[in-house]
Amino acid sequence: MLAGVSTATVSRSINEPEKVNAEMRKRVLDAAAELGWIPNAAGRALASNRTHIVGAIIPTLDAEIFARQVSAMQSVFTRHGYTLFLGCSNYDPMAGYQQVRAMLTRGVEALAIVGEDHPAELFDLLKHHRVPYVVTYTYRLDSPHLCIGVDHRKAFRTMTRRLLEMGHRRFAAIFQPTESNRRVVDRIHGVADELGDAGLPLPPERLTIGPADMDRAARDFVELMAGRPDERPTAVVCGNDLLAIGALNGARDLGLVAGRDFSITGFDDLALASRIPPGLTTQWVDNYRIGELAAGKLMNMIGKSDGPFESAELVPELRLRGSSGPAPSP
Amino acid sequence: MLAGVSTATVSRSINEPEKVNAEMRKRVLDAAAELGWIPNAAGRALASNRTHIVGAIIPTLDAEIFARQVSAMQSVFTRHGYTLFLGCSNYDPMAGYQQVRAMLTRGVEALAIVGEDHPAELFDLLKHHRVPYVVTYTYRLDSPHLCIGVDHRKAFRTMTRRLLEMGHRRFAAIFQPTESNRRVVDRIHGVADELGDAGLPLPPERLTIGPADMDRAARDFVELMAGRPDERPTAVVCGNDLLAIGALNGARDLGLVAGRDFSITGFDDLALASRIPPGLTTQWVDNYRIGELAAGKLMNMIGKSDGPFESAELVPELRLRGSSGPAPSP
DNA sequence: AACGACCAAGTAAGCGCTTACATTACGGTC
DNA sequence: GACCGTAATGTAAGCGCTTACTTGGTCGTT
Repeated sequence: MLAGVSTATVSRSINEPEKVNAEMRKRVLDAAAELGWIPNAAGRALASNRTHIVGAIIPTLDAEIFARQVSAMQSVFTRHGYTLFLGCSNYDPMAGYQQVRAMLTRGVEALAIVGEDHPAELFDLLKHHRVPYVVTYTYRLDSPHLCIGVDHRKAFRTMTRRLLEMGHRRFAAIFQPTESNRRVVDRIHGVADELGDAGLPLPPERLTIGPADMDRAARDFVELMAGRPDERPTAVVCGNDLLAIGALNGARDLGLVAGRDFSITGFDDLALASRIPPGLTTQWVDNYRIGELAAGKLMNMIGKSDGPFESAELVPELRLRGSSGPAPSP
Repeated sequence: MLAGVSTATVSRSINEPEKVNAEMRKRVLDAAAELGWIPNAAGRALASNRTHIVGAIIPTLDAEIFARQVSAMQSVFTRHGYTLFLGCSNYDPMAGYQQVRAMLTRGVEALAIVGEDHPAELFDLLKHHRVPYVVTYTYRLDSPHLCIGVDHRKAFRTMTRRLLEMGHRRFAAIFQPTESNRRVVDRIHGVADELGDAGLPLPPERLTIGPADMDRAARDFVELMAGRPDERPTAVVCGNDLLAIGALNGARDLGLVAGRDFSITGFDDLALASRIPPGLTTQWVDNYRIGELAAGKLMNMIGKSDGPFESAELVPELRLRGSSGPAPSP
């Protein structure tokens, strides 16, 4: 080496600076800078059996909720000297599995994955390779995994209850696809359960499921609202804000005013939700916090195979806005 | 090994299947599956001097335009057997530099980076380590880098010209911060240049710059529109859709109708742009294509140090909607 | 002055792969 | 049947680090 030292000293200067003479260390660092030398992570990983990589698997980057979780994790990991490896499953269970394999190949030391709806082999793989992981965004009491997230069923029960308390009796719902997305299933169950407890049905023709796309929500809304005013739904629960905003567009075309003629609710509290008139009633989830908690937990889990590590439930914040109001009198 | 073969054969079964007996190969793969063995990328990287990793650096995940580029790149890279390493600079030049260092440590074979506004050392580092890279989103003829993106100056000249053609003479502009973001500077210059060519000024008090946040845009809009109707601006060019939508909210509070009382334009064509009444005039950039082109180019560049490799200019698509119209008669 | 404790730096093995080269087996050619 | 070409597999070195162990120098103690 240019500094005339052994490789061991170089290694120590970087990894255990306290074990090396300050002046020596400076010489090494200067030489490294002069040569433009950058350590090779592969060599390091091989020798130390530590990669300082952690993985995260999310459905898609096109959703601000997941992007926020990723941002949060990245900042925590960076602070701990870890690098984030990101994979998107695009809601395809096999893609998720392949991503996990790829991550194991890369030697991730821990992994965060959105949701529980993944093939059992995926989790088996993680267990077999002793990679600690957490499931994010979802929280279920009887989940076999360590969860950091929201009880979606409960959240939608709460929302439905509020609408019931406002006097609504005829409900409809507009939801996104349920495949490989138990959260959506849970949300629908939440609505149905709460209505059931109130002795009200949610007839199949009042529940539409389709692409999470504003135009489709608008069309479905128009269809749901066909019929005599004293028979059509007065409350429409949507699977997320995007659908609710789409439905509001449909309402505009119909000349119906949200909050007066009918009530509508979303989920997520996107930036728009509060800005679109008359303001969308929705639930906000602190996804940044989820990311922070998940990353923090993973950092704790690395190395310490014991535990116990506990799931964390985040309760969404109900944000009542103009789009919901008392049921119109008949 | 369980299959009773040498490590060389295992390696060949995976990397050069044609060089190995089909039956042998099957035995190896079966044994690997049974043992739950997964190759170790660090060992492979060290031995072969190939990591099959490429990096991408974007300002933030919170913007759908970058998220889209990343999605596209990821799908191209995956198809080629490469893995994407993502870094976010949060518009902080030094963070970007650190990310690049981290990526070199990880052995990225190529790198995509959004924009040119990065410290010279960053690009020096890449050159010194012979890592091919492309700059995305931005395109400038006299850029020293390989660019795949948009000429932002030209785009905003075009937009401004359309407004001039519609008869507008009093302009205002609402923009996001210009620090470490030459694209914004270019956009502002585009507006100013075109107005200059038409003999019109863009006085400093008619140009507001601040956080890219809807509420602030709304406030700025209200302020810009203070004054007598025959003196206030009739056309407001916004730095992006978010600001334009914010400004539209401000207009609503003022009782002004976009497209009739004034014209307003954005940039990006976010999902909302077409859905918010009366529809936002804006420019759409095919960011997915940018990602695909960038990734494709990088895949070509790896290994082939020669070239020549050419920049690619993507021309945004002007989307005229209800928010712009002829200048109101005085 | 001799000894041991201690700190700083060097030595060398080995992490899990790839790959150049060596070996073996087999079939075709004259 | 001796020879050679070819295909399939094995052998072993070495990629750039980390780390247990070794060495050597410096003090403080008796």
